[in-house]
Amino acid sequence: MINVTLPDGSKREFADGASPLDVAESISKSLAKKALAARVNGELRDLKRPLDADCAVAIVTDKDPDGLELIRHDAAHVLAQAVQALYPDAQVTIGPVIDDGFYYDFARKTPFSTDDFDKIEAKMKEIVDADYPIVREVWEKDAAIAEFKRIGEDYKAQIIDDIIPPGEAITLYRQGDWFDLCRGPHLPSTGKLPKAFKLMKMAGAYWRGDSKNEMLQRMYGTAWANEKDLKEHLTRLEEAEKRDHRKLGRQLDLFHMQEEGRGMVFWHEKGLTLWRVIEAYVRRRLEAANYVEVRTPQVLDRKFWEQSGHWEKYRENMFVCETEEDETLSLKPMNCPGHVQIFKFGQKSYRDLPLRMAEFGACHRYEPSGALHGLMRVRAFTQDDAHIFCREDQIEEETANFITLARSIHADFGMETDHIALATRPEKRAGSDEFWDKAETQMLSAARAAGVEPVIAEGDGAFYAPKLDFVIKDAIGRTWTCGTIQLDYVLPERLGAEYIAEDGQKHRPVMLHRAILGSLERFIGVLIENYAGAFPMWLSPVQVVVAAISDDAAGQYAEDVAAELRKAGLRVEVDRRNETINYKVREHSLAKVPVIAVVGAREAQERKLALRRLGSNGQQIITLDEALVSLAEEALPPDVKRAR
RNA sequence: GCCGGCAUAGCUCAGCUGGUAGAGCACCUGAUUUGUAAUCAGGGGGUCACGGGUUCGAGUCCUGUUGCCGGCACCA
Repeated sequence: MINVTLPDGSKREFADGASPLDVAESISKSLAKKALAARVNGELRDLKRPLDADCAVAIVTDKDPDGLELIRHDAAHVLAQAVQALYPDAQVTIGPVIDDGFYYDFARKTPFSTDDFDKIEAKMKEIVDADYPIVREVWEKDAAIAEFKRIGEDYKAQIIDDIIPPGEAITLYRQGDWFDLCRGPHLPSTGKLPKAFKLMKMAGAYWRGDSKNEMLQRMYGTAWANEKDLKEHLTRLEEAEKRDHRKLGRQLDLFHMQEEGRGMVFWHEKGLTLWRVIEAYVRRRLEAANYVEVRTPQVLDRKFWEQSGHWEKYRENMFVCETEEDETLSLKPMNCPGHVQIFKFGQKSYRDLPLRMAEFGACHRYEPSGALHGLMRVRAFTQDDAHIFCREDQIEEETANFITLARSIHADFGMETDHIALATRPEKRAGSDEFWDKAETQMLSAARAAGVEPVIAEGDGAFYAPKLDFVIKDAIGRTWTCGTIQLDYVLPERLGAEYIAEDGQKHRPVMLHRAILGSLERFIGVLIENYAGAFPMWLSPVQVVVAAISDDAAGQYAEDVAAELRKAGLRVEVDRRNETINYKVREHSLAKVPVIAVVGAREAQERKLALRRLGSNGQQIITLDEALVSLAEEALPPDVKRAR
């Protein structure tokens, strides 16, 4: 007999060999029908896999996050089965679950096209209708390799060979005449897979994520518990597309890019206004946090980059030019070496530390063409860079303070950090294990001191030290690093930075590289998508449009109002065009101007404004004097507002 | 950089199996002077990304290049 404890704490007895399905059936027929898998002592297992001892059992249905993951995982298997049924020359490789869906990588000479999707989806539905039982089988490693080789699945054979320790058994899952290597668990049969799936896109992907390997064809799909969830997801994607910063950048006349300057941005007046507001805000915050601001040369001699080590490692990513006098120069790809030169100028004492040196530094990197992406990844960008020169015992406090500052700034922009990643020692690295142990511990405890629990990004650190990255999501869920802090012992050494300590001797400072926005470009890109272009008042390039109902009756008054508002510090435009007020309201609403001040004969008469807020269709009639005070207050940057 | 897709007016897009370009918006001109999301009429505007080829004839077919889009790899 097996004693089973259910999630509500009740216990039931079952005969030996009973499975979670029997447990579900004993509870109710409908639960058994809805059951997809089970958690046995916390471990996710197949519904029909017999229980081996007394245990706790929780039935998993499609209401569970676990259930959804099973659905997606099975959808990947059904996809692979369908593809191989239709295209026997395609080999299977891997097919994991991802956010909102799954993908499967196939190896096949002929490219797949999205035109094949209808056919494949239809086949998938056939497989669901056929309701093949999904059966778990345990195989010897060598037998499994032989079997996959026999049927021509070289990639699978290689996976088993590489990842399974010798002698260990593996599991295969069989559905109909098709089977795949899989840890499981799976649904009890293909009929349990809801038909709420859809193939989304084709893409190339390197075998095992290594660009030295051949490229496979990746098919992305999405899968949900029901048709309604699928539809909602597709609607969400459509909505997200409207927030795309590249689209809004054009619509709102913020910036543009063109062929002759790949990865370079032409900032239009409105975009630059946004830029300057952001820059001014960050500058105030840095000043308040005791940073000093500097500016270093844009182009420097090759020798300088050789000394810093960049020439050797990143030559192919640098913009290099030659002069008539046979000098080789490079546009700076980063600001750090320049800052070290300022640090080295004259003598520094321990009393000068920590020295926080900031620069809105324009950097150029020749990024691989395929990496370019709107404002998010460009070749010319401006970092809100700073380097903190400090003693080793100041690292933790400086890091913690930085995290607090960065979080406060992100919060002022209404940005939600997806997570903070602690990137740890990479395979190729400088420094001893003791160094890395210490450095990683320092970063971690600094993060915790600032009230943050970082997500560990194994092996993602720079070669010289670990780093903490602030990761933010864009409209469609892609993640971007906005903000970082990196520990560096190497550059001060290479470039010979030193200070005089209390003992009168020369010592090497530690350098903390840090950025809060990352780059102005990327940050603005993320900002546009976060707000869908409808910026809060303080960021909005145009804060108020004064729209005259008729030029004869209120044109001059509109100009007067605008002049007053500008005097109060607001960014204002006047619209006296010979158009209906409906037309003007529509146009400025589409331009996402936060406040439209409508003025007609009545307002001109009474020195009033009819204010209309973006997103509401009511109006608020107030006197010009009241408006001057309240709008000016409303337009204050958050830090200035707090200081009042 | 790699795999796949796409490229027509300022923008969004139509243009079937090849027969020498079209709409809406925007722009310009005129009329209208307007009360909270599109006033009416008229007009101008395109080497169909660029180069080569097939053809009597190419926006349409083939090919090369460039750029963009979606991923992968990269991101000091």
